[in-house]
Amino acid sequence: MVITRATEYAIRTIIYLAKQPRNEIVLKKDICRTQNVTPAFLTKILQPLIKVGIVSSQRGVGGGFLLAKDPEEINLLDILQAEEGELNLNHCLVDDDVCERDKHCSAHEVWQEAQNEMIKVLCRHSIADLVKIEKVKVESLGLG
Amino acid sequence: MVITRATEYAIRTIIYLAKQPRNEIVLKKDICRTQNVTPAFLTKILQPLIKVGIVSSQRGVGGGFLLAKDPEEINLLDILQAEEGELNLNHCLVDDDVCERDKHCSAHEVWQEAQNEMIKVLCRHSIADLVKIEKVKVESLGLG
DNA sequence: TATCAGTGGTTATTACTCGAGCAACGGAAT
DNA sequence: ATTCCGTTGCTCGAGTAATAACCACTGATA
Repeated sequence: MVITRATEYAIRTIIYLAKQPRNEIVLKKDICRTQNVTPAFLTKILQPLIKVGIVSSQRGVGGGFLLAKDPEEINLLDILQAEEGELNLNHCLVDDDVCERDKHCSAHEVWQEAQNEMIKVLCRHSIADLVKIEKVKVESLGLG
Repeated sequence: MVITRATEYAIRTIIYLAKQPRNEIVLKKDICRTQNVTPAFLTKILQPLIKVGIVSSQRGVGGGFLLAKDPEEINLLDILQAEEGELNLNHCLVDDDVCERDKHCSAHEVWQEAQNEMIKVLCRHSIADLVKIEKVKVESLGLG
């Protein structure tokens, strides 16, 4: 299992924020209520997203959270790496010096290739895309 | 980090076995010495491979391990899944009922796509391929 | 301007699970 | 009896998931 709960909640949260009118500040408790996360945990999850500039926050009365970037400019890899750090299939991919077997280990290249393919997919889909897909899904549910 | 040490040692071991003359029985301690694994840990690692029929074993004097399948017929996904169980990027991919959000969760499809791409790569390379690649690597090291 | 309620920010702690490895004993083959 | 592998259970450490206590900022208002 690669994706943690934190990453999953983070993605839900960002999609939720992306659905709000642009520049509208959203309360933490509203995110919690709609996305089924506890406030304490959501606090922890949002901090890395703020650090990398995906979300911005406003303290004090009337404060809350909002997207700091255009949904077109955010992809799933950005969020995953903000929450979990660099994505690495195997420790020998962390950097070229970690594994002294690199020189003759043939599996190394396969891990690298698999990781690259995975990253390509995660980069290909922006949050804006996902919001569109959700709208279509919700509509088709309404019809069915 | 998706790949565990057990999987990595398992792959090393299988490549080692594949390099031996066909049907030659190899002692556990020879595997340990050449692949830098402790006997106790290797014991644990080999059992799942035996269970799924990749490796077979022989007890008693003159016993040991050998490949039960043609190296052409073994790929990295086989080994990985023998050691770690079904590969799943996220818990919502385990089966369609786990995540009650499936119906409207757009990320689900991205995880599925990323996982499929990864699996494709892991299936594409047989142990026989890896052995060939290692030979080439070793030769080029000898020249350098 | 002092203050207070409403907000997010930071840090520490807990419980739990899983990866990694070890060791002791059991069972089969010769 | 000896030489092998097989099974089981254990420990230790790291990482996930979540909680809680306390801190810092903002803005309204007394």
